[in-house]
Amino acid sequence: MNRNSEKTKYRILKGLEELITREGFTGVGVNAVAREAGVDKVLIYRYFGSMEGLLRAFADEKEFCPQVADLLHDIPEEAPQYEVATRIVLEHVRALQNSPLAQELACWELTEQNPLTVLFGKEMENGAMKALADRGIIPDEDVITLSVIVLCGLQYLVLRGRNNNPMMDIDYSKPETREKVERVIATMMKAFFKSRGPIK
Amino acid sequence: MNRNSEKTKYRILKGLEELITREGFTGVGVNAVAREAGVDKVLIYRYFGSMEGLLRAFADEKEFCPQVADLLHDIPEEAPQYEVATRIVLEHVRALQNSPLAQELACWELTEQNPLTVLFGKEMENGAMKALADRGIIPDEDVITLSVIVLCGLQYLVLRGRNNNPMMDIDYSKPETREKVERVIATMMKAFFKSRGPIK
DNA sequence: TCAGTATATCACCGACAGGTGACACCATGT
DNA sequence: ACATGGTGTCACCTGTCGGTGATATACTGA
Repeated sequence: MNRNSEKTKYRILKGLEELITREGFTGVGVNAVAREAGVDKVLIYRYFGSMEGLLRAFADEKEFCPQVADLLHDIPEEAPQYEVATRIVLEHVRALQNSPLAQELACWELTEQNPLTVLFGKEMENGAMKALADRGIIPDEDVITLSVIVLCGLQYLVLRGRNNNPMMDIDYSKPETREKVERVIATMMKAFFKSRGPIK
Repeated sequence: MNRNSEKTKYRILKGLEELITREGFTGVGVNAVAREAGVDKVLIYRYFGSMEGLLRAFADEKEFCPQVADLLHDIPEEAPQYEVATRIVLEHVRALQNSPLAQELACWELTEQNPLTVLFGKEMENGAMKALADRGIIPDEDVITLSVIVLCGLQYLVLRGRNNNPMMDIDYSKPETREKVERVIATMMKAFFKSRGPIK
């Protein structure tokens, strides 16, 4: 065919991404990836050793977590912590919502352990914290706990929504619902901070 | 073998449950179920028509959602709403934590649509609301929204924890972590209610 | 030009998947 | 005794899976 190993590797990696995005992780396999990439499957073994190796390579090459910090540029430096925390959570979820690939990986992570899901999980975990650290904020434990719970909750709702399966009519993909949810979370966050002493 | 169709059907259903619980939903298939049940696979087709039919029958027969209402007997009638809401959420999660089958189905639901996952989803959705209705409580929209988000968040943490994959060290299976989480949620719920007017 | 190497193709293997048809068994009622 | 119908067993089909060995094709340097 094209007799260019770099290009072939790229096509394989792209094929994997395409396949996960379109068919979901259950459809991933050596044969399917090779078919999708328009490449003989033996090349997957040659260049990546095995399916595991391919997943590892894919995880290494790809950046799953959005640079949340970039999305917070419009928040003034002196904004109260609860506002920053709220925004980080919401932006994170927004990013997930815009990435079918990330959604699929999040589901995959709940189901199976492999190089890709493990690395994806780690990256997801660190993403939000980095955003905070970049602003010089060291939130206390309770704030982290609450933020993580809310973040996970919204994440779960997004994942459920993929199958038009909204929980209690909370279809996060509908703008008006999202606005309501965001309002509730903002209110709650503020109230939570207030209840723990004067807001800083 | 035992020449008793009812018993055979039961064995097949049990085999399915056993298989999902032990191997996860990715291992489910006609051959695997038949093997697990110690039965010829042709009987699955005879008695349930297809794999889909078997899943449907399984969903119909099984009660996934715990009777949360029963778990609230120790809450006094005059307890404030935020306490009831908090308890319902926590008991719900507790139930999920104690049921590997339910955990697996929750993951399956995020991945695929089939009679079983759809019915499971619906049941899960209604469970918590029924508990509230049984107490004559009609919570307003915002309370529902917040409760669902928190519930989903904890659910997500439980599912992640299955693979020893705690998010931000929030390993919900560790008692001390769970206590902390429950305390944070209780505090938050109370604060949220307070911020919206005098507590009823 | 030609040998050597990197690259790609093809054919094949055993294992297992979902699915079906033919048959053996056994408990009935007649 | 015998036919009937519910029940269980077996063999077999086609397709796909992960994985591998042999071979063809194109590029490269001497």
